[in-house]
Amino acid sequence: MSVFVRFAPSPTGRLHIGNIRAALFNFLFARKAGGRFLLRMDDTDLKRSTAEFAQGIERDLRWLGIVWDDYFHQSNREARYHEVLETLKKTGRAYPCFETPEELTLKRKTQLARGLPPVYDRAALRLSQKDIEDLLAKGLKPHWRFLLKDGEVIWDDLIQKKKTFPTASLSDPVIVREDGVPLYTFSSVIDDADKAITHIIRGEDHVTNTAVQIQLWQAITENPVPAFAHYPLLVNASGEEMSKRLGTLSIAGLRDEMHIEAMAITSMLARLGTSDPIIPMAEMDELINAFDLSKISRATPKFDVEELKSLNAKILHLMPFDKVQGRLNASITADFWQAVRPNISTLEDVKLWWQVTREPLAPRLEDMDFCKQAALLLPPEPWDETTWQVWTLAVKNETGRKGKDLFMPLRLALTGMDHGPELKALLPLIGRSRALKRLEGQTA
RNA sequence: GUCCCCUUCGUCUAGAGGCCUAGGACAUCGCCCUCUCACGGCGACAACACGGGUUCGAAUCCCGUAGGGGACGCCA
Repeated sequence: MSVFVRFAPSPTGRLHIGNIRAALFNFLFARKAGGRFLLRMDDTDLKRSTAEFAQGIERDLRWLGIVWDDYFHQSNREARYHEVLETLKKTGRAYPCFETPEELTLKRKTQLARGLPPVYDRAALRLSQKDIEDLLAKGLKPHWRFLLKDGEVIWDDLIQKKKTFPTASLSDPVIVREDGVPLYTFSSVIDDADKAITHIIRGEDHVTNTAVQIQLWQAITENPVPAFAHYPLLVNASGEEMSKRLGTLSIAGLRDEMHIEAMAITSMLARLGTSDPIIPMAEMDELINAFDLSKISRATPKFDVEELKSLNAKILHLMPFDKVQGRLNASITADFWQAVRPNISTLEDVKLWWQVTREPLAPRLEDMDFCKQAALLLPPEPWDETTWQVWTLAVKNETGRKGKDLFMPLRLALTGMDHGPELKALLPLIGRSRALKRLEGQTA
């Protein structure tokens, strides 16, 4: 059977470092296996879901190079979920409950206080048909729970190996809310079953869900349950959990505010916590080819945004001009890119060097007499890559200076900074008239 | 409180009883290259959480302790 995986975000926010990993792992897994990748919007909760968030998620995925073969919104499938609920009612696997959220919270607190696991006590199961009719007659609306079978749920996890889960420690899950909205566990399994999803790769926060969902799956269809893989969640560099928030680490934020390259994010997230080294990758294909669930460790990896920045710089240092040309100022040439590339950490830094060569700048004159002397020796145009050497040789002969004493005052005067790309490359880009003025201390 | 997962250099990891005086990558440091910074090349530093067992022999197996992450929702 051909591989079919899914990524099912809830459009109640933007994608971030934590949940994009689920998308990436599933995408890489599907591509490696020659299978398909489904994007499903889990938007049954219409109060919290918005079209804007859905569009934002799509945009972030495309930007990262994650493309889908199939797509749908759960909100279009309400009828199907209720159809399945009816089936489960008939088979006795779904039962109505009437406790209020407050009652349930109280029950849990009491259990916890007595050192017991906060598992639903199935009180609703003891309601007689007449009890139920009376409650309904009073105008109460039930929510529906799925009746778990006693025993152990067993599956062979692709990352955690053999898992055994006793259902005794699990509550019968609520599958449909009092207001008729189907809950995640329920709609998700129905969709996975209807679509014949073959592999579910998700964070280990879903392990208990898996135990429940396997039983649900078996109650809904005869088809074999999918294979499961649960990877460890990320923590941040100081060791605190971060999977479910950290707004600054949204994909949009990394892209629009921190100017991180898409391939830096995918290179890092595909490899962090695996036995493959985290190295700059230019193409998604490289990540696809090396991807293997068995390389994912079971320990929680630490995510450090500083590492992401440094990986971003490396990716830029290796990037050929034709790959970035479209994203740069149209006047920027291959020569300019080549000169500046090793000195940038984000693409945004290119602007800085563009300004240094093409826009007025206040020079730093720490040795005015020397600079003026050097200015007189500037060769006539046209200038090229050899001009720097010709000029500095002349300055050296005239003043007797050499090494840093010779070069640093010139760099400061010409660029206003003590570091940057080679002046050999920068000087022709600055041009003679501007260089002359800067050496004389004028803003030019 | 109960249940699940984890614990090897600063970080990500290799390691499934002798191949380990523990290997690699990134970071750090040093040298080389070099007008500077960066890039690149070469090299160095650096770890089996702790305590018991099993065994001729344990990073590897067992038990315990400590620590970290996760789950226990009419969220996803």
